[in-house]
Amino acid sequence: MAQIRNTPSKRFIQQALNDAGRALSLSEIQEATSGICDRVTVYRVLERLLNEGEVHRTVSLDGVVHYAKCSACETNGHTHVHDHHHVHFHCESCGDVTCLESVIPEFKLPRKYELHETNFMVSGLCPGCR
Amino acid sequence: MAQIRNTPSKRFIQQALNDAGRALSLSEIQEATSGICDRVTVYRVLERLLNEGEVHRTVSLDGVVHYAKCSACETNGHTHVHDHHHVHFHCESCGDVTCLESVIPEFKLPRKYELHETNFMVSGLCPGCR
DNA sequence: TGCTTAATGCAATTTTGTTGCAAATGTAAT
DNA sequence: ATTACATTTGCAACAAAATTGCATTAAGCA
Ligand SMILES: [Mn+2]
Ligand SMILES: [Mn+2]
Ligand SMILES: [Zn+2]
Ligand SMILES: [Zn+2]
Repeated sequence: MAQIRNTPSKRFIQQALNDAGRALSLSEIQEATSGICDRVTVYRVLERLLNEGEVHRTVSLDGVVHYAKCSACETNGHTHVHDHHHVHFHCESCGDVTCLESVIPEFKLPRKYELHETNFMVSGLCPGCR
Repeated sequence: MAQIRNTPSKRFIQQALNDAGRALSLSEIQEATSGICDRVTVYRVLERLLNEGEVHRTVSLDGVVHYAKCSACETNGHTHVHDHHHVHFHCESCGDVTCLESVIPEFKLPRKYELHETNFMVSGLCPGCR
């Protein structure tokens, strides 16, 4: 299987996601890395981080893709399957997307549906903007 | 206020969404309408249908935008605010996106978050593909 | 210190979405 | 039926976002 390498671009992006404490939009990441690495590299690094289970992706209703380090990952050393069934909140005012790790919706799929992943995105006003 | 017109393009797209009985991706709609109307018109018609409350939009985790006629709308004559808090199922095998109208997740946001819209997308295997 | 192969940069290309404007057409009034 | 008028459309141009190929670089290991 493919070996995983630790490169400056990867470190930088991971750091940014760590520091942010919220989900960053692709364009935010592009901006943050401008001068650091190429635009294409950002796409590729994020793709890799997804596969490695370091980050997860969530899409807001307006179609903007966000990436976040799932805080639940911090405890374990990874390459395990982890679920991201928590809610993501998209503030319509400030635009911030936050992982609400503790908010796990309850629902029941009809018989014979097999659940793998979820993307729960809710939008409205965050505490700061209300 | 602006008057609403019933045009062939609009009728066609609405019909397609009706007949499908599931959410159609933008590209599916583009294909279906190829020869019928221009690419730009599709964007504009869908935009209008959204505003008129005839359809709703949902985005799958892979970022693909889908449009669906919400079956709950059929009873009423519209221009009411309606919520689409139901779950959408995205089959990883056949790619179909379906509105699960009856599946409304239960969850509780932390204090001071104000909820407006939701986009609940879950993926896995649909009954047909399991 | 080399060797292997993953990762990067860069240019080119493709895909996706937007805008401006003239022409066409749906609808309601005459 | 004809007219009037705002809405809708097509088309071309533009802009933005994402993907691909390939030569070059460099991470990690022996
Ligand atoms: Mn995680
Ligand atoms: Mn509806
Ligand atoms: Zn906010
Ligand atoms: Zn299926």
